[in-house]
Amino acid sequence: MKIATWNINSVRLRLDLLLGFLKEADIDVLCLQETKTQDMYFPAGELAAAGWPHQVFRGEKSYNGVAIIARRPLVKTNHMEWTGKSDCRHIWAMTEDGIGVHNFYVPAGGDIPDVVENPKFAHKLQFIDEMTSHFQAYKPQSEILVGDLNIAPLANDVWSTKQLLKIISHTPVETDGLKRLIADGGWHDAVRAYFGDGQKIYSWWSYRARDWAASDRGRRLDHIWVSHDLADRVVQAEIHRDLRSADKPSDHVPISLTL
DNA sequence: ATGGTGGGTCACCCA
Repeated sequence: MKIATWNINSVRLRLDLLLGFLKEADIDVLCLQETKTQDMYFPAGELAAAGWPHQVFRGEKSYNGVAIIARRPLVKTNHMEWTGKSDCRHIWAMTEDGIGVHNFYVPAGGDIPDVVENPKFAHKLQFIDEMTSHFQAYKPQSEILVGDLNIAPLANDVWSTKQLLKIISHTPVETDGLKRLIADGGWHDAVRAYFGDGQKIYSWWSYRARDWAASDRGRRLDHIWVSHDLADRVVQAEIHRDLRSADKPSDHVPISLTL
């Protein structure tokens, strides 16, 4: 099974890019974030016609939105509400092989890394805390967790640890929180483990760079984790960096894991 | 220290 995650930043605007990626990368299960559309406008028919007829999605107008699309049946589905909000930041489905897939879109957290001054940052930290409590209580087995977690936890997940220490996505309270979620939540950071600790890995480059590829000031905000029982089934991981060079790209690229 | 770009919807929100 090849599973991928991608913050697509509008599924309707980038439908052709999405279809091209699914075929080119030969994806079985794709998790999307920031679909930015209500369910009635989700391009279900086009994706089904292309070969991915099994779909679950939760969208809202303008913001957020998550989806799981698959070649093979999704036999169960569910979602949870986090931090008391009904925004569309989580969806879960089980494949016919009995593998559960959690797809998360963690709040970005705004610009000021202070929970008093910035309620968006407080929301983000609370979201991570709730995820940690949840997975501590329900130790994952035969589960995969993917998504745009909006945190780059390790030094080699950012272009400069020093210059990003006070930048939301790489502040110590966030990176400590995400590491704790991995360790205490029962997860294995499969993509980082595949590439090893020594090399930079990014999945996001800002739209605001003059030349994103030349400056290469990226961050690894998107993640694929597996429960420990699946760790030794990992065959390959890929960062689909070429998608950042597409016409009208998302600022995130897909990452994928083959089990 | 600042402002830089992009998406959605319709004057701003969000990333």
